Amino acid sequence: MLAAHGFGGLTLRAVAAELGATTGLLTHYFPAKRDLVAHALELLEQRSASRPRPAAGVGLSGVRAAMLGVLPLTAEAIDTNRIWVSSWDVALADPALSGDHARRYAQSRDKLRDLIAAAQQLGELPPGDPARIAAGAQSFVLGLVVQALFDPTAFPSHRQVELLDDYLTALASPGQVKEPGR
Amino acid sequence: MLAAHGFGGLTLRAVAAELGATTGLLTHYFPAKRDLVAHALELLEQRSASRPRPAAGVGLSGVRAAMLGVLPLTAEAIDTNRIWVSSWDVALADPALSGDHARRYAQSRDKLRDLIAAAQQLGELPPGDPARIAAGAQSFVLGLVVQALFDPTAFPSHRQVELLDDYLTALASPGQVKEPGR
DNA sequence: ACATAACCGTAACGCTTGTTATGTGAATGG
DNA sequence: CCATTCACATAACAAGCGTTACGGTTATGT
Repeated sequence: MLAAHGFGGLTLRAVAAELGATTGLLTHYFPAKRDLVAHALELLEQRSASRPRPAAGVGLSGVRAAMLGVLPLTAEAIDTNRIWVSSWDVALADPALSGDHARRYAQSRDKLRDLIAAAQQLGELPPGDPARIAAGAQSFVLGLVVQALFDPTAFPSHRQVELLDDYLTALASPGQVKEPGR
Repeated sequence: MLAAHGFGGLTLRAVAAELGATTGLLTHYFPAKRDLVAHALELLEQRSASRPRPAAGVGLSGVRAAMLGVLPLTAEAIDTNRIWVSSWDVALADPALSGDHARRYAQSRDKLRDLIAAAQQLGELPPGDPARIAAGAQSFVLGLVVQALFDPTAFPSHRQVELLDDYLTALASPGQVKEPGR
């Protein structure tokens, strides 16, 4: 329901109806709607975190698995990502929620950074600041999610995987480390 | 005002007040709110398109300029991107608006594709399907926008440019063209 | 067992929303 | 020069919103 109507069309009554309760229950646990939204995001976060990781592995394949785990490749992942993208509207309008999101993505980058560092030690990725590489990789995945959600025809599952592998291939090939021409 | 409250907090009266008119004017020109929103997005699109391009240039620097033009590097670009990201919520909930977005991003990819193809002919980029490379590049930029909006501290202007140059450097270095190990 | 608090449904409140109806002055055109 | 349409303000409308008040039930502690 959140996946279909987004956070913009979220009402207390709709939430209450969906879980077979009333607005009285909601206001009892959440003083205001903002708190309900914040809770929904936390819930979504931990649901995303406990997604069935597709055999993580180590090294570059671990990085690949982590990035694959984000993409909207399944119906469930599509719903989750729709809710996630939808939340950016309400989050941008509320500094507190915005800060939560910043923290979440920073944490996600850190996990990716560790995986990248591990891949570097295995020699599967060229040297370079792993945090910086992680920031780039997460940008890529996030943007791919957005495009895939809006244009599922142009970005079917195999295309998304294809593009991800393109990216990883480019990452793995050692480019010159120094400043490119401006 | 849209930049601050997003599309979720958009009301006819607020729009009317902002341009010194009343709801009567709005309903006269737009049968329903959906049409007002659609018009706002078209307006934003052509405003983004006619942004002062920073000396486009040809080849790889043209690609770089096009991608730089999207990033939230200035206060104005931050506002524009906030509105843009905010629109994703209402767009995902409305198939018609969703289709408009898909078309917009497809068009943007096409422009990028042409620039990339030109860079390839100059030998500044290795061969490979330019449309595919463009899809990857736009994913990267889009995701970088999102992260920069939520965490401006971690993604100041110079960091964004840095990351973009990292990406372009990786693009420019010829990786093996064939399938990477899965 | 009894007082107290937690739990939660019911219903109302005030407000804002998108939309519609109506009025009025300006423009238009035959 | 008058009839008609256009452009827009004003105002009202019903619906839906988040929030609050209150009542009854259930649990909890003493």
